[in-house]
Amino acid sequence: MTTPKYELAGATNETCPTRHLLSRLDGKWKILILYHLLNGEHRPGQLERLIEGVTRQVLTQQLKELEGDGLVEKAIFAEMPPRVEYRLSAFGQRLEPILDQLYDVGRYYVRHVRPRPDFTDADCRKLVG
Amino acid sequence: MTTPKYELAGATNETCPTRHLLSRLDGKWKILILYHLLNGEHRPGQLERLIEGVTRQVLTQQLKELEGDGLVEKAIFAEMPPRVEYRLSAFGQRLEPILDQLYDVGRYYVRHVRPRPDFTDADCRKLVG
DNA sequence: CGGTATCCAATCTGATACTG
DNA sequence: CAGTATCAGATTGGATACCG
Repeated sequence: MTTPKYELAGATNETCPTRHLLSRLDGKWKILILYHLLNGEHRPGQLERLIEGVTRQVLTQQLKELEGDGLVEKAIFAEMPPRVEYRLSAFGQRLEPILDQLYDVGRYYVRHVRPRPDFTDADCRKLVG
Repeated sequence: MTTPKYELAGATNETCPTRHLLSRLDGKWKILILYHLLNGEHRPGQLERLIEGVTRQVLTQQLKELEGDGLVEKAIFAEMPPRVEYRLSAFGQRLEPILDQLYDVGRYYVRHVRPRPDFTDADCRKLVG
């Protein structure tokens, strides 16, 4: 520890932007929700069918949290029957490069650091073409 | 949703590299620990003093988890009295760009998306000079 | 179809005291 | 100085049933 790169003198755990942002992504299904919304807007029923294992209650709750935190926007169309759609907010779209980087490093991790054969290329895969 | 960018067909929540990696950072003090170790190796007592609010028990536990997950390495020097040091592993060092990006976007978030005046520039600040 | 209420089990973290 | 054991409180997410 010669020349410190990070000034952490007043760093309390409660006022750390990194932790604060990560806490907004904390939730068992939020990452997967965001990946789906990166593909475009979705209706709740779609997400419930696409995300294997999630219950409606928790899906609703996590969407509401994402909306309240300004990562996701909800649109209600006054049709008959009414229609609901969720999409990424402008800020939510700013998360894409981070999610991509997390995915790349995460894949490296499960391959070379703590190998897990059950992780395949099909998992949360980003289309390259 | 015209041309999907992410192939999520087989995406179960359990085999998502992003979530897997993030789960390794999950822990109330791990981010702050990593920031400190980005500055160089530290002894447990140092970290306990630097990280305001952490108890020795939880600090020990989170360091052990970080070590078991391959993000941090522990060195025990057979001196008298014995000395313990923690430092980032090679993979842990690969997290630096992600932590930087998370910090930048997080700071934007607390400033412009969900403003929080209690977050100041002093928090987890990266030295620019 | 979309959202909610209630109950419950698992997990995480803080407090405290103890070991080497 | 470094690490551990035990207990209690809070939070999280799952199961189920119900409302508009």
